[in-house]
Amino acid sequence: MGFMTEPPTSLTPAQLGAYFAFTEVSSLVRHSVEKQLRSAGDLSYVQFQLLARLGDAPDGRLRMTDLADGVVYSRSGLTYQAQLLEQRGLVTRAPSPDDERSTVVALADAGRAVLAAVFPGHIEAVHELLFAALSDRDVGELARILGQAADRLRATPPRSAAPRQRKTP
Amino acid sequence: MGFMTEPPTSLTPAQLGAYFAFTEVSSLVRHSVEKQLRSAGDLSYVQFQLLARLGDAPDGRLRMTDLADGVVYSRSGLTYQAQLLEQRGLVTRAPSPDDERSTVVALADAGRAVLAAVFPGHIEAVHELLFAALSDRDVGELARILGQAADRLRATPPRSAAPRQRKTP
DNA sequence: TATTGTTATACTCTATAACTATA
DNA sequence: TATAGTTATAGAGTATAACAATA
Repeated sequence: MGFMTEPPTSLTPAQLGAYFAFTEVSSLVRHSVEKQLRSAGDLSYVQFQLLARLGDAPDGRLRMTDLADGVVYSRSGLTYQAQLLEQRGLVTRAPSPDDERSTVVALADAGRAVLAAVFPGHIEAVHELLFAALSDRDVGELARILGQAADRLRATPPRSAAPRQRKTP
Repeated sequence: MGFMTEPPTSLTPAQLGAYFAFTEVSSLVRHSVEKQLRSAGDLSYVQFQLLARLGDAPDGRLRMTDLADGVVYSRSGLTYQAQLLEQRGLVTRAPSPDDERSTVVALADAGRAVLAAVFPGHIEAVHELLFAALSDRDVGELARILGQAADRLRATPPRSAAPRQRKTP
């Protein structure tokens, strides 16, 4: 171990093991969850995340930019997904009264219904794929450890939402 | 906690916390690593995984089917990626002497070179995104816990490589 | 001038099904 | 007949850049 924070040129065996297990689990969880969401509610994973985020928000409403955070990495990508969700009647979009530049996305009743239809299977899949093999104590440890990593990622923006490019005249 | 393995209808708070942290970290790590691989070696994440898998294999050779495992979820997807890698000269493909139906993919020197070019930045990114916030002890715990989950996923195939469909005449 | 969001466009990737060839 | 891989094709998703409108 170095004693400061110079970029390391290799990973320790434990780090390698953790990284491999992490990628293996996350890729399988992601793939299985995507299939479940598609079959239970005809949702892509991104669409599910957007709906879930709205479901957590007060009044089920968020500005486009706030909705995007951490889910989608380009503005046009969000517009695209929001259009799909709106066409299906799962969300509504309306200009914000506060700031006329903003669009406020609101979870519609049909959107809540789809979330409700999809949740049980989602939870079951996550339990089966991630938690079935873990003791309660290990789940707590996992939450604590990954929480630390997540906190740091949030504090040290590796730029989730890429800032707008300057013109290249 | 139920005392058997009936499918649960909800997650405990600790499980929810672990799941959210897990998805948050894995999505950010994935996105950042993809950008790094693209800029350092013009590789997609899937292509990197395929090359890395070949790099780990004895003689740097694998049958298509073995190469696919856990990385790609359709045969045609693997053929597509293998073609791209072959066009760039990073791998070679040849029919297997043992079984003439099989194609053996071999890592070419150029492929090893790209892996070498990409590794340092990859390791640095993983360190920065995942391990910088964790103590050595926590890294060990993470490896142990996720290793358990991975073992179970391997033992309980949620069908990574979907079996071939029957004809619908 | 900076910010919010949309549009146009091109591209990458994936999946399904049909097909070939070998076991 | 079953398995290994390829091909054809179609669709979903993403990113870049140009654009309009508001702050």
